[in-house]
Amino acid sequence: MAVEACDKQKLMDDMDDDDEPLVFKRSSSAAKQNQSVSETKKSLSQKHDRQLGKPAPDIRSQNGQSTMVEKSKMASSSKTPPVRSPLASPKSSNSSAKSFAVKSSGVNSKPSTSVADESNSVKQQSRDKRPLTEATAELNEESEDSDDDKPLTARLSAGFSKINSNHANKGPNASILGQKPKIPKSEDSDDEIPLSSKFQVKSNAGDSSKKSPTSGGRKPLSAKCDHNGLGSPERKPSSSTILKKRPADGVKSAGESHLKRPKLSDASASNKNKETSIKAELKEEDDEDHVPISARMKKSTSSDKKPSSSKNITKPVSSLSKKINKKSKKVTKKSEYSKSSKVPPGSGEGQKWTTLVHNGVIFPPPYKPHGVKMLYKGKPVDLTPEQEEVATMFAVMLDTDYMNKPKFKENFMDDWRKILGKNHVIQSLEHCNFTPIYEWHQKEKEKKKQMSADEKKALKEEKLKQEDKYMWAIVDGVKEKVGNFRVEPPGLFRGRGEHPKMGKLKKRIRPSDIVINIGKDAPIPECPIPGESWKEVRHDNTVTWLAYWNDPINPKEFKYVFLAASSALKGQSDKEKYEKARLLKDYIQDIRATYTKNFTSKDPTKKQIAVATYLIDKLALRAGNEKDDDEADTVGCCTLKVENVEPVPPNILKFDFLGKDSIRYQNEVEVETAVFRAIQEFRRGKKGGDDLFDKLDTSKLNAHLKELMPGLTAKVFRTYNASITLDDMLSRETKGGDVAEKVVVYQLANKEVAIICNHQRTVSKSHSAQMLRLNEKIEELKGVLEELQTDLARAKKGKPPLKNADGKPKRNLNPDALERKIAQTTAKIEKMERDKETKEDLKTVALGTSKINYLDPRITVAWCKRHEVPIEKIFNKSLLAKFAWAMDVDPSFRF
DNA sequence: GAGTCGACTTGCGGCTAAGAAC
DNA sequence: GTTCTTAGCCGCAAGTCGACTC
Repeated sequence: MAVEACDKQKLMDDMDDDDEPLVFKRSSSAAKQNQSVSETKKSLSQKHDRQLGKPAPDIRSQNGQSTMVEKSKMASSSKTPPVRSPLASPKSSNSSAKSFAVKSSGVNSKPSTSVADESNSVKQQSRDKRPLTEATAELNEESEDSDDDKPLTARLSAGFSKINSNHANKGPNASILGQKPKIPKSEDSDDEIPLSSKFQVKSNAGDSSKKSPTSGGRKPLSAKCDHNGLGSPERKPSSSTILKKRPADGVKSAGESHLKRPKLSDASASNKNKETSIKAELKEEDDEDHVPISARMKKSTSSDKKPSSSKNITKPVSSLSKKINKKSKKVTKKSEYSKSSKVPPGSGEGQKWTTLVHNGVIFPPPYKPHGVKMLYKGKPVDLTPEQEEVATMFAVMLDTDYMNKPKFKENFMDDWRKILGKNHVIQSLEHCNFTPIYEWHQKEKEKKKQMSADEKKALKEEKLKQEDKYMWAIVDGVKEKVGNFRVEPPGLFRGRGEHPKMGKLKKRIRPSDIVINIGKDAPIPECPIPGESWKEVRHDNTVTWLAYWNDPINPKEFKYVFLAASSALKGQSDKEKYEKARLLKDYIQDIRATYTKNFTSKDPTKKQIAVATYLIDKLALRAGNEKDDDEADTVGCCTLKVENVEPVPPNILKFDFLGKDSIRYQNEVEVETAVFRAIQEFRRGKKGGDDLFDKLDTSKLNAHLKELMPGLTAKVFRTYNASITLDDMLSRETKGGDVAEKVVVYQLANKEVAIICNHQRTVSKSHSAQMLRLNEKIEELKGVLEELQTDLARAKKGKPPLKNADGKPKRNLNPDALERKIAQTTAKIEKMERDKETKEDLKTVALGTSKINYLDPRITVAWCKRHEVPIEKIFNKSLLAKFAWAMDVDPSFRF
């Protein structure tokens, strides 16, 4: 049981002393200890399993059995609450054997850096403080056989190939205001290839694979509703505790309303689907249900031939689901497309904490004027500190691409002019020369770089000392790391893509801008700036933020201070996310049958929903919310424009659009004929800029998805497809070998997911130079190889080797030695070729994003345990902390 | 039901320390 | 020992989606 924060001030004092969060390092004995402890205490994860309708295992997980786990040792701070039981992971069903193969030209075989011992420790996350009686509830996890022992069969084969190129938002090199040097941009055309284009979807006649035994007995997510401890009376906040929600911010003026796409009227408000299956019992041998997206892509058109599940997929709602969705059912009755089921989000609703103590936020230091004068029409200009500060913000960006963006400069000048005043000598940006300030800044940077290691260390320690008290919060008696406790410093807004507000001044945030959220009984954080005070102090335990302020660029939006990713609150919500995605596995068959059936629906809304869901499922597209005009012009599935999707007969769809972060998505996909025809129909009579899905928006789509599975939204498909792809690839491709080889398998799977999700990165500036160097080395080694082969031939004839390039005689080696050298050199060349290929292959692929956000960590942990790969080879220290809740997963876990 | 608000999650790029290569 | 390269942390922008209001 956690120690209640009875003496909060003392706890906060203690917080200053500790520099590490509560962690546990488990030794085998500790594991045993955990086990016994956990017999009396229900872990958070178990609770959540139950909330999710999944019984927790009644057999403890085999903690401490794997090498990885044995490494860990239990440790706890004397000043922090005692550790609680580790999380027992549910056993899970295996996905059925699916086949697909990915063509990949290379793999980044480099293992991640190992982490220090302390990084092996994982934070104790189980913080369940509920009564023992509740905790000991019998949990009957359905157990499904693992197919770990089964031979890995080759499954589908998916041919991925590059199509064509380019990154969207990579503008040409900026010309520099103030004659600053430019950073040349890579011209390498291949650099621009979006990941999504790197594979081509081909159709293939159906291979049939077995469907995994689905867990018919698994409770729907909605079961949480009944079990949600948070909603239980003892956890319910008192009326005084749950405070008013944030009032509508008055900042927004009427004039700020933006042109929006007209909302759609509900097309088919009929109730015929009110009984639409939550979980249909169609357990037909449909082969694609658990096939990872990449595998299915290969088979896309084959389903044309298949009866698209002509079964009646409308099933009665399970009683459990009915229980949950009392509220939503009303809505559902009215319309199958209206906002419906409000699935209780495990952590999304209700009380999040009982006690919360923290020290507020830390502000950036006040501006220190440097006095370096910029030039206007060639003459030095005097600026006030405030004016100079903004000029400096611009000057330090002279070597960025923003200098190529007129909008950036225009917005900057508009805001700077307000500070300069009407009559200031500076009237036009054109005549400004910021070079002196830029150079001063470069020198400062250089000075910092040149500091000795000791000086740097001292500086770091000083900073840490100042920040330490802000780094921690105590949530329900448990010390947790705070994520972003630093208030954003003033600067120029760096919007991505062609953001209409780029270059605008982000003003300095003051205490009077900040709303603090803290426990009712906790001491209110002292305002760190003398003479100033917080805007407001709240005690809202239904939210997880510790502080927020209005975004100075979009005052109607907010910047929040949250707990770090390693916190229990975040971990809990992470786990729920993955559990929801796992649940989709049980529904996916019916969902796919439903949308396939509706491809030809006469109801246009239904038809659009079907096609959109298909694209989201098949291509892992984002939902695509409406956007205001003062945001970058990017789209997702529901907001695709006619010009973004080009049908190429007989059944290819060419996608080309800017997605999140203005990252270009380019892909050519072979789709089912019915989808192809539907897209042609949706385009008919429309202009390029018109909405492809004119009868659809995200709320309508999500409302429909919720009718198919409780809590299902568009984004769940991304998580599901990413995780199931990883699980499947790891299971199929891991065939032994040493740790390094297994890590390569993991990276390959990770890369596949990154491609599916279109996670791109900018090609490093030195990429071409690196490639050039590698090529040179390879050529050099090839020359050496040739010489060695000549020498060998001569040696075999008893002749001495030829002289080397310098004309000097070489060592006279015997044929055996020469053969060994040849083998070594050949291996070296091969390795370099592989490295080169990998480097080229991954130059635009970002592996980290999917690992952090989309891949259920339990897949990774279980795989590591099964194959004796140290988890540190896959997860760095941060990920180990973030995924602490997943560390005790059973080795047989499958997504 | 549409529009907006609010609370989160997701995502990329910059900076920097650590490690590899020379 | 120095330079180069990269992993990882951090900042903050940009999404998603449920709740609320009118």
